[in-house]
Amino acid sequence: MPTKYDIVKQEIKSRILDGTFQPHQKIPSESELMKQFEVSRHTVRIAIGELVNKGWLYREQGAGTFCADRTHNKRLSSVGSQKNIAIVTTFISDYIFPSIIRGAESFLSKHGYNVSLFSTNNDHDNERRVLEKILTEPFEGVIVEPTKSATSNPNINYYLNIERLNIPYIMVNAFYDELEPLSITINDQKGGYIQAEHLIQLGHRNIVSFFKTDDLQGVKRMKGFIKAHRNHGVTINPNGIITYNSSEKLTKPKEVLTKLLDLDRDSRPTAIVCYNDELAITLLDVLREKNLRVPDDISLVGFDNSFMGNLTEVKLTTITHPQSKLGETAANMIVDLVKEKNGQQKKSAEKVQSVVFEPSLIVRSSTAELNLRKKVTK
Amino acid sequence: MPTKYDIVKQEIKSRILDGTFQPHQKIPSESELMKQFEVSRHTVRIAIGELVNKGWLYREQGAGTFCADRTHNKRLSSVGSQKNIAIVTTFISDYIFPSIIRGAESFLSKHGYNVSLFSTNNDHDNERRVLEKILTEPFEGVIVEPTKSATSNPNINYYLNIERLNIPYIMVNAFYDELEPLSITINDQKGGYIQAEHLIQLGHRNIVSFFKTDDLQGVKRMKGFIKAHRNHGVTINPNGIITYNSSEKLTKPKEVLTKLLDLDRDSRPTAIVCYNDELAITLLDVLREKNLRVPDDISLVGFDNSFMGNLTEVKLTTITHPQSKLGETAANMIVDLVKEKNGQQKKSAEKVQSVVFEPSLIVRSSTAELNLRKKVTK
DNA sequence: TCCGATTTGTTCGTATGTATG
DNA sequence: GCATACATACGAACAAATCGG
Repeated sequence: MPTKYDIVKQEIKSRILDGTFQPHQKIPSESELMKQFEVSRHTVRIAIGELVNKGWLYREQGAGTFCADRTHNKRLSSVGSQKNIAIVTTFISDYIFPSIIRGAESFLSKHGYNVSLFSTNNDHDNERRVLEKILTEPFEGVIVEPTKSATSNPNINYYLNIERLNIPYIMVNAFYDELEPLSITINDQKGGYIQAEHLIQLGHRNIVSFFKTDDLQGVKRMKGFIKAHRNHGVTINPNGIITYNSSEKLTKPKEVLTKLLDLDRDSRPTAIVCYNDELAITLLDVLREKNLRVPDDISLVGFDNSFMGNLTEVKLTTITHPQSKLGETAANMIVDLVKEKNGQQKKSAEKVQSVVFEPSLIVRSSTAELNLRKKVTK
Repeated sequence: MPTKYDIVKQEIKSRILDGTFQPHQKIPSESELMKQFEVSRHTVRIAIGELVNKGWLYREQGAGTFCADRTHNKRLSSVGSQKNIAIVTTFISDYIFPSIIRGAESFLSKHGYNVSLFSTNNDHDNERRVLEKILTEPFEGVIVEPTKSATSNPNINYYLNIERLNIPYIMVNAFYDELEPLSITINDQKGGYIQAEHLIQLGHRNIVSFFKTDDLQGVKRMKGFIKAHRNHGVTINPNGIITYNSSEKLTKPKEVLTKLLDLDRDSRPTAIVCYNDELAITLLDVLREKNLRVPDDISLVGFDNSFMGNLTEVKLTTITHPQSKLGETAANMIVDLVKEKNGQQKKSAEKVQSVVFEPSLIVRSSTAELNLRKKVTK
């Protein structure tokens, strides 16, 4: 003899199979079903519960119970419950990346996902190997920090393949323009603008800037730097913009700065805009060698609000970066996308969309008003 | 906030994973569990129901509820030739851990393995959750940095279960003594010895030391510190050894040092031994506040040769730590063990065995000979 | 084989909490 | 702010299966 909840279950299943309930359509509420089948709420809940467990329905508290979309769930059933998310970053151990990863890992762990880590060392060949690996293994979602995002990418096809396999992915920090992916970035142009504006407002007119331009962040920060000068009617020092790439980051900026500081007092820069705090700390070494005091002799602005900027004797003026918050946001977004793909999410009422964090200035002690006295002292 | 049935569910799952409930063994009856957890039968049934759904238990009406035998299932799902290695560390984003992880990730990627990351935040509850996850998913090998390695570990059973499932694992930085696992460590006692000896040879007699003693590394470094004093016939300042644990690391050492520096000139320490560079940098802040010059007024020795020690205006004297090399060695070892398990062993001539890295001193500019002039100057 | 104690299975009622629209 | 809908939790009763004596 069939049980009451079995009858309810079968009836609901029938209505799904005969098309009465279309995917993502709301089915009658529990109290409605109580009346229809003349059973208790508990019985209805058991019936629905089993159907949810088998993937026929999904529930949303406060909203209702909905028919799941079972069109392409073969992968899911064959793999079982492997909840793997891949995180691809350029670097693993450097700078603010550990914080970003931690934010994502923390969130994903809490939600029962495994986190697999890959790093490209900002190299396209490595990126390709990583993407091949991801395409081969059963990942449910991917968080990518693009490799050399400012240059054209030879691996675009791999990303298109990921899309074709219906694997959700999002890009953080930057993105490949051709793909127009969901992304989580910060407003780098505005950040660069704020850096420059801060120094301009402090009276500096001869500002030298260093931007790493193999990634989009540097290109945009540079754009902001230029715009700030233009908007404030300040002409940019012709040698005021130095660009470098990842492989040169330990050498070129130091060398160039050393040369610039050897110039005579009048043409020597009075302030430095750095692509990030990491570079600022590196350049601080040069300033110490030259016996220049920060900020009395020269001002210095970093970017990213890295913990590094607080370790030194000079606390860096810098621009905010969400760091672990960014990782967490990315994790949250990818989990939503995975749910949506598996038909466990509402329609498109709240469509997942890209996030842009707005940067702001943190003034510490590496910047000061332009000291005109300097010309007098000696 | 966890629900009651979630608590019951987790607890039952834990007892399965830690071996309390063996396959096909009867678990306590519903009414028994009601008493144990002080919840209604309804709640117990929900908890058990979900575990039955996921295949952890099976019920037999009239007989009881039994632990399912997952060994066959596990093998089946892992046949899919997924090469997953789990890395469990205490922290992900702090200090030298990113470097260790990078070293391991780099090697494992090259050899076609996926790397899944877990962090325990040096908390046993988190460690348990991570180990449960690892036991649930198909991992071929595990690299673990033990959580609170100096204290007795409540999760030993999980490690024994990992052994029972024939999953190779190795411990890095420290290990639980009871398990006698394969491990990759550094000779922390010798490191502590070298730290102290260096200062003693520079003439310091009043040395204060700070050790984080919830991990074995701190305990061993402290042991070396004491031994160095004994071997050189130097008596240890009665208040010369300060211990703290992970949760106090940002507060206690700073507070204690501040007090010690307020002592009169004669009883004030002339040198500081730090558990690691991270602490040294923290304490450097205190010294700056007190307007003490390093190394002229006070010497400072760190440990681990972290990049942090090179960022500041005072370059730290410190002890070497292999960092990414350690991660790489661990990765290499786990790959060998996995191969061995899968019978792809080359020769048994080269048996895999534990590695101990020998530390050495790096003298930079944070230590100097005891300055006797101090008493004269004022 | 039957009995009775135990254990899980089904069903109802009630109450309160929390998210959604 | 309010009604609606799902989520969690307690209690009670009876049915059906199992198992030892």
